[in-house]
Amino acid sequence: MGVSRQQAIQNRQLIIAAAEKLFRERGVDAVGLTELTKAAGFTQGGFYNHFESKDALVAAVMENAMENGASRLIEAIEHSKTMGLDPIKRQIDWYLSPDHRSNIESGCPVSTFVGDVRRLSAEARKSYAEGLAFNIDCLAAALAGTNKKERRKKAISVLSQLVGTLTLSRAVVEADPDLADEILKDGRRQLLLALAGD
Amino acid sequence: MGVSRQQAIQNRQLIIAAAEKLFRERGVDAVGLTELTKAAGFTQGGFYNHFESKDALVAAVMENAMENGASRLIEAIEHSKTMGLDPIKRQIDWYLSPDHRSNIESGCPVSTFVGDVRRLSAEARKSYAEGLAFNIDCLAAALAGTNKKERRKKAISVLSQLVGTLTLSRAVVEADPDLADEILKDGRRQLLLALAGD
DNA sequence: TGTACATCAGTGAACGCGCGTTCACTGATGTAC
DNA sequence: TGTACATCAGTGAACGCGCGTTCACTGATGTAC
Repeated sequence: MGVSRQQAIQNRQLIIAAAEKLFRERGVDAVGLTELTKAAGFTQGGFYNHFESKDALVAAVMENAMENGASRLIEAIEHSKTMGLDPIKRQIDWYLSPDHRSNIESGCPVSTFVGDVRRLSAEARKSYAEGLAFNIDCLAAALAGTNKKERRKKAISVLSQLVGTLTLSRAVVEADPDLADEILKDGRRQLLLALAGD
Repeated sequence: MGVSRQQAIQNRQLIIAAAEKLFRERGVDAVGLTELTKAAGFTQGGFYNHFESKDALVAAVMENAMENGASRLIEAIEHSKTMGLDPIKRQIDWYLSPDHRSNIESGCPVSTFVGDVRRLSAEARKSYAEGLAFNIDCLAAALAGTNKKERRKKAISVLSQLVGTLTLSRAVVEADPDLADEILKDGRRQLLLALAGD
């Protein structure tokens, strides 16, 4: 009680960060505001000083998650380029790794929220769609080839395969770990083959 | 009040069917037992004559959905074969169609539940994993080529691309219909190209 | 610069509501003789 | 075959609980003079 304006803005971010982590792992509906604000270090009453409703928080979380995801993608591509490596191949290796599969908490939001976003508010859906469009643009720019339209088509199908492979592998990793690993490896192989075949 | 054993078994199936539809569209957590049993034509009190808990219903729904999905896949493949058409190409055309995209109610359960299953009970996850394994076997059997291992790898990567393309397209179809259509078309093109390139 | 007051982030209790689940009851179905 | 009784699917009210949200209050921060 009695907190500077600057601290309040930081606290808002703490709530968003705590919510993002919980929403990713358990889903929006399964996480209550009491638990969520407690995880951020507060009591539930103060929540409405920062957000108009739970829906407004969900929208803020989605926007934040997609923006951070985009930033991380840009950084990864830049990093690969400065090291003289193929950014797409490196992205595939990371995306379809067991590490990324188990990192739901802070992995790529495009995959983590792909099944949820359809049931969220229009505002959250908009943030997701904009984030996805940005991811496609980034991948297209990083792909080899001079034909811009072809690069875009390639970027879309590469991202679709990345998302499909990762989400399928995650879906069965506990019930059938061998199948989950097989999916991850075959998806990776297929993508690298398709990339080499151009 | 006074219902034959046979009728009771049918009623159980009515509850499962109503639940599957609602769970697909809105998610398990967002649908209560009162609404669900009412949709099936009953009051909530009788629910526990059929299921031990909501979790048990979810498991039954997942098992039922995956089994029906498998049956439909087999039928579709058989149908294509008797008509002398490539079953994989036809599957791709149907799977990545706007019709299937909008048919969440009874479309392929592998895609519809891929994002949810991770957060469901171990029993539901098991049904999903078994259903997925069966789908892969079916696709592998329907693929061209004599090398069994290669057919399986191909089946896995084709299914991953189908699921990734459809779920991404569904995720943005309301916020950005043009992007959703683009994803569907590019995924389809890429899959048919990859198939032709073998 | 110092003082008095307004602002507002955060607290914690409370609100109505719908959740999953339980239970006493009903009455046609199914069974025993 | 007909009668008496047991079974159990379905009803509808009720249970405790946690949900999202509201509210009176606190007290350091920020502002006005």
